[in-house]
Amino acid sequence: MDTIVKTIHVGFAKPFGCHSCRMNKLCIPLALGSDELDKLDQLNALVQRKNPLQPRDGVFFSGDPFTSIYAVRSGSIKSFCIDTDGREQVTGFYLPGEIFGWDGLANDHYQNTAIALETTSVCEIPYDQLDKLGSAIPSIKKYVMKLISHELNADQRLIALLAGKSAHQKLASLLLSISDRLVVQGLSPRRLWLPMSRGEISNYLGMTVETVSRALSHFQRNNYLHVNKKDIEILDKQALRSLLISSDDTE
Amino acid sequence: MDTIVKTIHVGFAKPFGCHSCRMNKLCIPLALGSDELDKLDQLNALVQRKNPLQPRDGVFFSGDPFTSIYAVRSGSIKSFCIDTDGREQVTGFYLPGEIFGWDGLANDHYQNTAIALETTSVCEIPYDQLDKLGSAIPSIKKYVMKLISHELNADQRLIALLAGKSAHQKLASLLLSISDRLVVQGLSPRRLWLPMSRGEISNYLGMTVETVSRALSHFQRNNYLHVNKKDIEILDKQALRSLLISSDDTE
DNA sequence: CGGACCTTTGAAGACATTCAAGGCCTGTGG
DNA sequence: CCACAGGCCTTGAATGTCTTCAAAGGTCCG
Repeated sequence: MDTIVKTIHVGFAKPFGCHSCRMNKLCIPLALGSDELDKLDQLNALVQRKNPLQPRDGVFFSGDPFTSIYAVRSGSIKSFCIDTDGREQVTGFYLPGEIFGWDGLANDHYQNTAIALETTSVCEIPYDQLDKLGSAIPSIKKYVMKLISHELNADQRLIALLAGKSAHQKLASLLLSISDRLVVQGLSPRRLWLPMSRGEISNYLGMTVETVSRALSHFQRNNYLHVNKKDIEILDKQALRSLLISSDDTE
Repeated sequence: MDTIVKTIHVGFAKPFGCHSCRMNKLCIPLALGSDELDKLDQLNALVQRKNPLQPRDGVFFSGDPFTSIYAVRSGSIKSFCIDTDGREQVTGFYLPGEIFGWDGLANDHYQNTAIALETTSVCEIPYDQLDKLGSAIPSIKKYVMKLISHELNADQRLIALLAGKSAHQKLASLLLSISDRLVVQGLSPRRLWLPMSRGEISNYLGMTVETVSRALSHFQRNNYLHVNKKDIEILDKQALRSLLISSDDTE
């Protein structure tokens, strides 16, 4: 049987620094037999484009029944949960092509809340239908498993970052991660626009707003970056990278 | 069709403080039609008991091809990965009844290394067979998805802990988590024996050995705990809990 | 223009780390 | 059996990083 490679436009990439775990295509690559191609069209039919979201609009809220996963088409999403003590904890930023919403699978209710950081459009992919389709098409099933598992790996990378790295290292890691993810979108890895506030960055990285601000200033003084509010230009990517591989944090 | 609830002895619980996400049974509960019961026997047949592991023995190593997930029968397992800078990062501790090894799913290779902390026996569950069985029995498939998703939620709880909590809070959280997980095993929630070293605890929680030691001493001085090396007795669980819900960290 | 919010910067302070030393336990070899 | 070496754990003191507190500048939007 001859196989045909077809792609559909549900993007995919990983939140946070997933050099090893991210698939390097924006679309879902599937090797399908001809008998499966019609099934694939069903998958395309699954994907529901939603109305554009305004900044601070929610996609789903903590406690909502789990129905779907979502893919960012344009804009950006942040997901966060409320801690035992009522504190908000940002758990992820999602850029175009990335998928979020898996956290609801465990309890049939979303644990996180997902909101738009800017004007954003997302695709909704109803999980029960995706699941059904996965049963019919093994390659889709396998792909879904990989998507979840990638999220797992991304979380573990974040854990390693939070547990073992300094403020400078954390911030450098986030910037490099975003840079890499822009490349996946076909954009420049040097110029980036941060859709999230300093406060959201600091929360995500387990530090304070002031420390984030100071770290950015520090990087700018050392000509690692050019910072203009949310516009960042990476001037010396190698310097940022070297922060991560050694504990050498010298000026 | 009448359904029969049957359980098999692959334990299950969550690493780390999963009050909300952990199923409160040690076994896999499945509601099955009579036609599915024979399939269930196949699942039982899947589970391969392995020879006991000695302390420091590995179950799998980072880079090994992903073949199976594992359940702890007795003893305990730690999993860790090597960071970009060569630093070891502990990503989880697994007690009897808990399942580990999902991280290999994404890349068909394990990202973490899993080793025994003490004399330990584990069950091996070949993933391809589990997957096949999941295709035949929807309830098993659903359960597998939930297992992975639970791991995801557990990681996110750890992220919140690492990002937002003080040393005392982190340690209290770990102790309470272990206590809760002992209850699942039918053991006392007050007396616990830590299978891991202070160094492994500190690495997991993103702090230094000295800080862990000082925090334990502090808890003992305040009669929250009685500490005797790896033997811990929880004297005032409420005090530990209250550390987590407020930032009140007073003597 | 005014106000709210976000960001930056400074200075003081706190918490955790680092450096250092000693104690305890275990296993090994004399 | 005792001595000794090597881990692991604890404790103290000094240092440092990050936080907290405080204030001012900037931007956006009514």
